[in-house]
Amino acid sequence: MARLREKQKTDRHRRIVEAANQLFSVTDYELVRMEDIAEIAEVSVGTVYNYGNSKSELLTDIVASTVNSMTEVGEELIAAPPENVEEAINGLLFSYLEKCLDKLTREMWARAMAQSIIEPNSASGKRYNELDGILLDQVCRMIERLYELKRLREDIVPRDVGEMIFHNLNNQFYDLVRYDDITVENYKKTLTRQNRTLIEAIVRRPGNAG
Amino acid sequence: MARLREKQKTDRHRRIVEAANQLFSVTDYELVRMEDIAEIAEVSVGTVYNYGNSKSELLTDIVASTVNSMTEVGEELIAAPPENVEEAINGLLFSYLEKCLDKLTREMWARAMAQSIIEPNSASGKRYNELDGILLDQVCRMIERLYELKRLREDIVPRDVGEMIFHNLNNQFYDLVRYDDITVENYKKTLTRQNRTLIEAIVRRPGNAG
DNA sequence: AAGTAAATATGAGCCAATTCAAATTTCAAG
DNA sequence: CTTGAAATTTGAATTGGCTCATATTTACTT
Repeated sequence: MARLREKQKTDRHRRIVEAANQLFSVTDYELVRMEDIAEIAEVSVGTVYNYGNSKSELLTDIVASTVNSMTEVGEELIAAPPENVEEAINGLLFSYLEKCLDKLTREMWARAMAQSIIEPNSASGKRYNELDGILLDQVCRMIERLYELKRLREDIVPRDVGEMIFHNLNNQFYDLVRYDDITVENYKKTLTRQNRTLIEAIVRRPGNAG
Repeated sequence: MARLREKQKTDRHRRIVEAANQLFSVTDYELVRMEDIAEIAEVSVGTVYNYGNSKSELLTDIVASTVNSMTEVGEELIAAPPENVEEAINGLLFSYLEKCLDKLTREMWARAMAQSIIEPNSASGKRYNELDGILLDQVCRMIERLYELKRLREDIVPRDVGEMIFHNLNNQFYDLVRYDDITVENYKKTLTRQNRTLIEAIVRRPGNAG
């Protein structure tokens, strides 16, 4: 059997990621030592480095692997968007927010975001940015869908609107992960307010040019 | 004279900041050692820490002190905005871009941004975020000005539009500082494209509801 | 000028991330 | 069952950010 080595490898990797995830979830990033992760994972420090390139990449990998689950609800919404345009768009954005703090702390998000700015070309940096691109794409597809359904003015460019809305979301997200006193609910309200003017302006209606 | 101590203090501080700035400008952040900064500034490592709390704060302080000069042109534009709404808004945003890489490298920006995410409550984190707020405010004031000048539809909320435009700018800025192959010119084109739909939608014109 | 306290500078030492040469384990051929 | 090479693990050593007890300098009083 050519599998023992492979099995151990998978097993060790899983233990390392779980140990790291566990520690990052309950302790400040700075206070988590690679030695602690190694100890809980029952490997040596060197082995931790064999599986993840650095402490920050280890964290970013954990965050990136969580983001995948954030797009599921979105696909359903795009497939059958609510009648009301505002509800359709905000509903999609809210679906992200409702998931984001489930399995990751604000600090974990903040560190991963910071890492992707500092090292955009590292393996995990690229991965994080890819996921960012997937979310952007999903938002754009929602707008395009609404456009195809003739709910929006014809003289707009759906992709541009999508980028604007996503970037605004993203920017507000930086605040959410930075400040403990901002609740997800507050955040939803702010987003709703900010999006309203844009949405009003692009919705197809009798008085408009579209 | 009760001034010798004070003078030395000012002088040392200036030397430290200059040394750091000089090194950060030509060398990767990671490769700049506090010892190097101390040596060039002709003080000991401990003294560097007496004036700036950490390596990252030292950098963020340098970045923050540069941002101040980015708002000057903006004030003139707000005072006398171009006839064309698109030119007025984009012109303001471009004025930031034209200054931003003059005195700071992309990496310095990236590090400062990352730092403000990781430690929003540190002295320099707060300072950076304040400056961010000043730019946001300036963009909003431009939109409000255009609104007052009756150039925009009456049924919009200027502040919300300003936030959206600024956040989009900000988000694109993250890309600019991350990727060396994005030129300021490319960046302007992307911004122009993204803003166009929103601006078209909010400009007051015969066909619109405003 | 001498004495003293407050402010400031110093750098050896601490700590944790990261590396890498040596030790260990796996695996397949003989 | 051996054996040796390849893959993997190990932890001692390296590195650089940062701290803090000590030394030095300044400013003021007598």
